[in-house]
Amino acid sequence: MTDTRFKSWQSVQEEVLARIHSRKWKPGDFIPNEADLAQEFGCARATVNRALQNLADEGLLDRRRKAGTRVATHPVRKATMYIPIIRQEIRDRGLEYGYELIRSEKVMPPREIGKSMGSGKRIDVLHIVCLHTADGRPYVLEDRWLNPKWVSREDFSIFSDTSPNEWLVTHVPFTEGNIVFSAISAGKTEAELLSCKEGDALFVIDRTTRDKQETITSVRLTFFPGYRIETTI
Amino acid sequence: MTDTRFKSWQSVQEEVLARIHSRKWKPGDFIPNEADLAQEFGCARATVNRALQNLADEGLLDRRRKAGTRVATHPVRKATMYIPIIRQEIRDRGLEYGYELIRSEKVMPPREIGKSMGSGKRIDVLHIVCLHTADGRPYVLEDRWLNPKWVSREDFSIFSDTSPNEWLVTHVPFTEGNIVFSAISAGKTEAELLSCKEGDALFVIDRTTRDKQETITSVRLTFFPGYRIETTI
DNA sequence: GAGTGGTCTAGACCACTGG
DNA sequence: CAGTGGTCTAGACCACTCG
Repeated sequence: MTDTRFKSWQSVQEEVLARIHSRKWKPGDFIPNEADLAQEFGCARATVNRALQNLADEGLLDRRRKAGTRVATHPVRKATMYIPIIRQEIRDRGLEYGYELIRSEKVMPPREIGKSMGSGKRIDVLHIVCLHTADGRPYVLEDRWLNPKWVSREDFSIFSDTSPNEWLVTHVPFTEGNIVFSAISAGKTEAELLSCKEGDALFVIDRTTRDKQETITSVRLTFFPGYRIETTI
Repeated sequence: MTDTRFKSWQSVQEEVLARIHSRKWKPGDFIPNEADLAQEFGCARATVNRALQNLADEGLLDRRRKAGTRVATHPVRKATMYIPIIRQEIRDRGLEYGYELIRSEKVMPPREIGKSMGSGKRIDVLHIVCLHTADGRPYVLEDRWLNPKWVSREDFSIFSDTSPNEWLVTHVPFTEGNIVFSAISAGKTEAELLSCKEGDALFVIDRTTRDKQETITSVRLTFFPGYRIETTI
C-alpha cells in the first residue's frame, strides 16, 4: 500500500481533500491516524501532520489527541476576510484615489469611546473625519478617534493631506483589537458626505485598536451604497 | 547570547511579538534570519520557522526567500470571521431557536443563478425560503437555490421541518465557494418576513457553494436590523 | 493506562529570488 | 551565484484525553 507519489505536505493535503470530496471519508468519519497515513503515503509522519494540521486550521478536520482525527461536520465555519487597505483597494479597481480631510478637532468624545482612552477619566480626544474618494466620487467615510497619548500636537496637523491610516502604520505599535461588520441606514450626515440618499443601506466596519486595555484608536468606515466585501472559501 | 528560555515555537512567537510591539523591530524592518534567531534562542531552526511562518500567516510578517523576513507595514490585512451556524449562534445567545418553512418550490431561477446550475441550459431549480427565529422573533431569512442534481424528490420534502443547512452538511461533499457581505435596504418582502420597516438597513451574507464550476447551492441570508458580526484580531 | 496528536531536534536538500 | 526561507526525515519525547 505504500505509495511514493506523496512527497510534499501539499500533495498529502490534496489527497486527503480528494477523499473528503469523493465522500470516501464523510463528515463525522474518523480517518486513519498519522502514523498509518504516513506509511500509506510513504512519507514521514511530520509531513502528514503538517497537511492535516493545515486542514484543521481551515476547519475541514477536527483533531483531538487520543480521540483521533475526523472530518468536520460543519465545513465552512470560518472565512478569512481581507480587510481593505483603502488606497490600495481603490487603485486595484483601476480608479484614482483621493483624500479629503473634513474635520479635525480635539473634543470630548462620546462616553463609550472616551472611557477606554483616558484611563477612566474623560479627556479631550483627537477626532478626525475624512473621505476617501475613487475617481472623485465618495468611496468611504472615515470617522476616527485617536488617543492623544499616541499623537503629538505636531503630528496632528499632518492629517490635512495624509490619511490617518498611513500615519498609524509607522507610528503606532502592533496591537490587538476587534472588528465589527454591520449595516446602517444613511443619516443626514452620511447622505451628504457620501452623496447618497438618506435611508440608503450602508456597509460599515468598526475597528478598535488597543494596547493592553487602553484604546489607541477607534474608527468607523462607512462605505458608499452598494459596497460589498468578498472572500473565497 | 544563546538563551534557553525559548523551547516552544509559541514562546518564540511571543518573543518576536514582544519585539514588534516594543518597536525594537519596526514595520518595514528586516529581522535576523532563521538560523541566527535559532542560535540566539537556543532552539532548532525548524522551531523558529514554525513561529515565523505562523506570524506570516497572520499577516504580521512578510517573508521572502533570499530577501529575508520583515515586519509587515500593514499589520491588519486579514481577519478570520466565524461564519454563524445559525441554530448554534442563536442558542449561544441563550435564545430559543425556531425554524419556519415559508416557501418550497421547483421553478426557473433568476438567470444569474440558473446559468451555473444547468450546465449551460436553464432548468427548474429547487427554491427554499425559510426563516430562523430566536425566541420567536425573526432572526435571519434564508433564501436558497439548490441544484436538483444534488437533491432527490424525496429529500426535498424534508425541509418542512429541517433547515436546508443541516441537510446539506451530511449530503453534499465539501467544496469551494465564495462569500459576499453587503448591506441592503429592506424591501416589502423583507420587511414583512423580518417584521421590520421598509427601508431598514439589513446585513446580508451571500454564499455560493460549487463543485468544479457547477453551483450546488446558492444562499442569501438576510439578518434582522441591528445584526452585527464581530471578530478579534 | 494507552493511543493519538503536538512538538522538538539535527541535519539535509531544495526552491526561489535578489544582486 | 549565493543567501534565505521552505520542506522533508527519522527519531524522540511530551501532553492530552478517552475509556
